[in-house]
Amino acid sequence: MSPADLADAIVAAVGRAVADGDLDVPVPTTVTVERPKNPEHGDYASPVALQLAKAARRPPRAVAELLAARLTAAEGIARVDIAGPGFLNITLVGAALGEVARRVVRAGASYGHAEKPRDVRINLEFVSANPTGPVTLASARWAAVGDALVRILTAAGYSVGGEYYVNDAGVQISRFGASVLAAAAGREIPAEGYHGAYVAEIATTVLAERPDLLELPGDEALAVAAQRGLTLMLGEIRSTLESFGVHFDTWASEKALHDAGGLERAVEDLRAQGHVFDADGAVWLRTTDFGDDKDRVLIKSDGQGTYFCADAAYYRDKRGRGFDRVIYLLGADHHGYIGRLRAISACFGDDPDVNLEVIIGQMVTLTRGGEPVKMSKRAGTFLTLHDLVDAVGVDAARYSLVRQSHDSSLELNLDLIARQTSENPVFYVQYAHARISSLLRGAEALGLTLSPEGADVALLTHPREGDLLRALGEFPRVIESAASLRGPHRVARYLEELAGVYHRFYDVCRVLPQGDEPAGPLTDARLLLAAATQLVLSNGLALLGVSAPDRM
RNA sequence: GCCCCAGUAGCUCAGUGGAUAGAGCGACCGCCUCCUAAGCGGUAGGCCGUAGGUCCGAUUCCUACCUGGGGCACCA
Repeated sequence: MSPADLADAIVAAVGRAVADGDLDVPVPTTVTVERPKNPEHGDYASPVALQLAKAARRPPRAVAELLAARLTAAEGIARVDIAGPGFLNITLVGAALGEVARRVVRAGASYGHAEKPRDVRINLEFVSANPTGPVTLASARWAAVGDALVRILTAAGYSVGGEYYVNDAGVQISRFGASVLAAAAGREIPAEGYHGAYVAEIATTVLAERPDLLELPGDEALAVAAQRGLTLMLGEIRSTLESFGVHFDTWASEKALHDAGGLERAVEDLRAQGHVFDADGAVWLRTTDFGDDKDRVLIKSDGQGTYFCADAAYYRDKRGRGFDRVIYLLGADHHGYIGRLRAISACFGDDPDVNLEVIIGQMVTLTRGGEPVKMSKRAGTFLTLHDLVDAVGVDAARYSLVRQSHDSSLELNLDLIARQTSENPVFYVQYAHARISSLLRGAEALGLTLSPEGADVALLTHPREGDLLRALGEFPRVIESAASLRGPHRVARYLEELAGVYHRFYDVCRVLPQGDEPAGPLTDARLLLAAATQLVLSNGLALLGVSAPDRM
């Protein structure tokens, strides 16, 4: 019996109490089922009686009595105690709890995932770093978080498209081109340009491709430097992200949006919606009608579309591709975008609360030797994603970037990262998985085969076995909450807990027979439990894009 | 000035209104003739920033304030 099954049973008990005329409340569609910290509080607990007491105009304990009597009769429930102000403390019959292990193994890689798809198409845009330099550490966080979110939302039943917006038009690209050209010519990089060592490398490659670069007319040389430099840089970004295990379904080009007339069409649409006005020679969008602090310029007085205009066109483009909900994962330095993005959504006639969502993630800071490290892309003083992966590997990098809530700023200690010791919790989780793999190899060597159907799960009565079964039963709810709250770190924290529960089980519950002992029914049951744990660890790590090693 | 995020153990951080607030790391004491000790057990360590409020119940929700970080362009 899973927590969800139990919640259904409680709802049914409320329904019967109401039908019997003992309780006068609206029957809730869902109720809270908790896993108590204190083992004396049963396998599961519910404060439902406390929550219904007010509506029922009865003391909580009286409501609890009514429900307990009906719940006790439900299949799989051994005992229901009323405790404290009116908590229902529920103890399952051993077999009902043990069934979780069988259920996990039967479901395999799909355990924890939503059983039916949801009819919502989500577009999640993340990273979208300017292609004027390598992927920085700040972007690396959004790469890890965004990619995990795509996987988690998908597991939760949504149809999700991950997207990277390439800002390949505009002033920054010109500056980048000028920097590349200057480096190629051996001139000093302009003050407004990009100063990282990578610019020289790009310049060398461009020069090798186009030995005539420096002989070209100024404008043409600049265009070639910008275009080729951008292509090379973007290629590097893509391969870095790819090797980081981060996948994008769509690479959207701002330039392509411009070239296809997307901006003009967006302005037309907005004008048709009645939110566009002309002033001071520029074309404006009246975003203040929808809560923005000030109206925004769409077309500058020089005839150029603004970046804001491109944003509007891009939003329109995403919606036009059939996405119901357009999510932006942005760094805190883009917090000011929320108002204008909501206004854009509203100006197109959408509901910003339904069709749009902006997730703001806090910054990444670095410390080295206890001192904060300043990073600037233009100055070329930053740690890249590539550097980080070189130092600690993909697994540790992804895990450390994703295990913290995006709401709090992330402090990475470079000394610690460089050390690559087991101080990272990812090893703790991976080790539990490897340990189980080893155990299962041992079982195989003894000629034991896993029998999900034959195992007698009622034998799993040890307290540590109960802990493990309840932890396994949580996984679907963890995915659900990680998806709905957009918090991939919840999966990581859960895996750490599950690994801990397994290690404690393993410490006191012998699985394989010792010496000449024969394997018994308990061996089968525990092997099933171990295999179920391995599956959940593996499924969970997969959601984070972290490998589940069979050996360490 | 206005807006957003954070403030919880020595450090880094979990905790979507529930019972005695947790984890990792760090400190100290133990546990491998036995399925992986990258593990386990134990000890120490907390006015959950402050003050009010709502509630049967607040670390969680509301208000004000304090501290730290970020943001408020016809820039990209």
